[in-house]
Formats: sequence, C-alpha cells, structure tokens
Amino acid sequence: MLEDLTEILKGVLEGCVLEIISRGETYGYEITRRLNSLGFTDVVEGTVYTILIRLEKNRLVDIEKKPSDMGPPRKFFTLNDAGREELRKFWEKWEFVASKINELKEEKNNEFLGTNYGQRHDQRNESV
Amino acid sequence: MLEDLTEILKGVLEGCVLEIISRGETYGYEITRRLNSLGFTDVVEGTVYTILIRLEKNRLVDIEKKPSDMGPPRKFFTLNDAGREELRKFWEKWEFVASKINELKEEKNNEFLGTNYGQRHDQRNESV
DNA sequence: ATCAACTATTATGTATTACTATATAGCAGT
DNA sequence: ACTGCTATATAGTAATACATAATAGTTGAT
Repeated sequence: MLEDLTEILKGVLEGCVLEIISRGETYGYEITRRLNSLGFTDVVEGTVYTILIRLEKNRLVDIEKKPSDMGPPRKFFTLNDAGREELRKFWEKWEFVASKINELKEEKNNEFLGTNYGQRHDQRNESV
Repeated sequence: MLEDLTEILKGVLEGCVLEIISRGETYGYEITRRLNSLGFTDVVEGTVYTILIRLEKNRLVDIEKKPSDMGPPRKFFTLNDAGREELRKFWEKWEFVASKINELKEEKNNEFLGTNYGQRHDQRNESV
C-alpha cells in the first residue's frame, strides 16, 4: 500500500527501539515483531540488530543473555540512565520537528486565507 | 538549545522543500531562509542545493533562471505534475509515520493503565 | 531421522541522505 | 579595496536503514 518508508524512518527508528526497550526488558526479535505490529511491517531483524549494536556501543543499554524454551538464547536489553536520557532527548526532538512539519502543513491548508507571493518576504531576519 | 536534528530530518527535509516550492516559484537561497525561519535554523544553503539538484535529476521540478537586482541571478523552481504527485505521497507517508510514532508515545503516557510484562505477548501473528 | 517452519543472532556490503567546507560571483555601502 | 549580503555549485564525510546470507536452537510432521 504505502511506498518505501526507508528514508523517513531514518532517525526515528532508533527512538522507537529505545521507547520499546524502556517498557521493560526485551530482545531483538521481539522488538522487530513489535515494530511490525505497530505498522512498520517492512522492518526486518537485520535493521533492528544494527540499532541494538549501536545502542550497546554507545553504552545506552544493559545486556543479559538468557536461555529460551522457544529457540536459541536471547539477548535481553534494558535502558540504563544514559539510555533514558537519550530517549527523553529523542521525544524532545520529535515533538519539535513534528510540530514544525505540521505548521508547514497547516499553512498549506490555509493557503486560501491569503498568500503573499510577489510581495516581499521580510520575515528573513526575524528568525531564531 | 535542541541538539542535532540531522538524522531526524533525513527523509523529511526534501518533503519540506517540495511543499515550499508548491506555494509558488522560488529559489534555493529563499527556501533556505524559509526553512530557517520555520525553526530549522541549522539548515544551510549547501544542504538545500543538493536537494534541489536531486529534484531536478528526478524531474520533479521546472527551472527558470532570472536576473536579480539583489545579487547574482536566481534559479527559480516550480513543481511539475510528477513533483506534485511526489509531494502528495510525502504527506501520505508523513501522516502514517507520525500517527504510528504518536501511537507509541501515547502508550507510553498510558503506562500506568496497566502493562503486561511477564505475560505472553501473543499479538505476534495478528500483525498486518 | 529428516525436513520444514519458526525462533534468534551476527555480519558484510549498499544506497541514500544531510552536512561540512570551500570556491565562485554579483551588488551595495563605506 | 573591503566588508557584508545575496546566490549557486560541488567534492568529500558520517550516519542510517536495508538487503542478504550464514549460523543455530526448538518443534512438529512425514
């Protein structure tokens, strides 16, 4: 149905994984299934594992290996303090970006209210 | 204030540029200023020009060069049919992804309503 | 016992993207 | 001349998601 989400997922997928881990100890395969059932049906294990390895490398997670009765042993991940701080920052960034994008979208819907094409756009130096 | 937005902007910045062009003929430098005043203060000309060259290569825009009384000539961009279709698809993708991310975020806020850690997560094969 | 299906992790290579940094150039005011 | 603003172009870099394949444990059917 929807086309490739690859590019639009860059930068947010890691945040999603952090959020999922923050709910409680979990592992790569389960995280992938969780993302799939959320709606990101094309995300595969390989993608999630590279994110998990990155989280480990950046010391945002604690890891514990445990046997499973369903297959090979699982590597369980939990967020540590740095991971929780990273997650907090992710949501902060997300809310900022999402609000700005929606602002742009709203302008679009309000186009009929009046545009200023041709007139000077002098908001230039009022920017943050 | 906010940290680096680089990664989270991947995949959405091009959509923003398409949207800005869709309002009417405009050029790289002005698009950059528009993005800056929207809140994306760190986006620089170089980034926008690479996006514009990409749009041109993918034949999503029409181009017209015009002299300026403010400096060097400007390259004006307008969306063609393919560009408008690409923009439509961008908003479709954005709404999908944003709704899913917010769904994940809401679950977070509703954590206190009850979790099912430890119990089996048997939504596995109910996924889309 | 063998095979397929599901569970689970690891690793290599690729494409795409935003960014850095720099170069070039026109115009205005000092 | 010099600075500052306007304006475009481009080579190189870092980061990310994905494709693909290898490995391995468990279960159930043939």
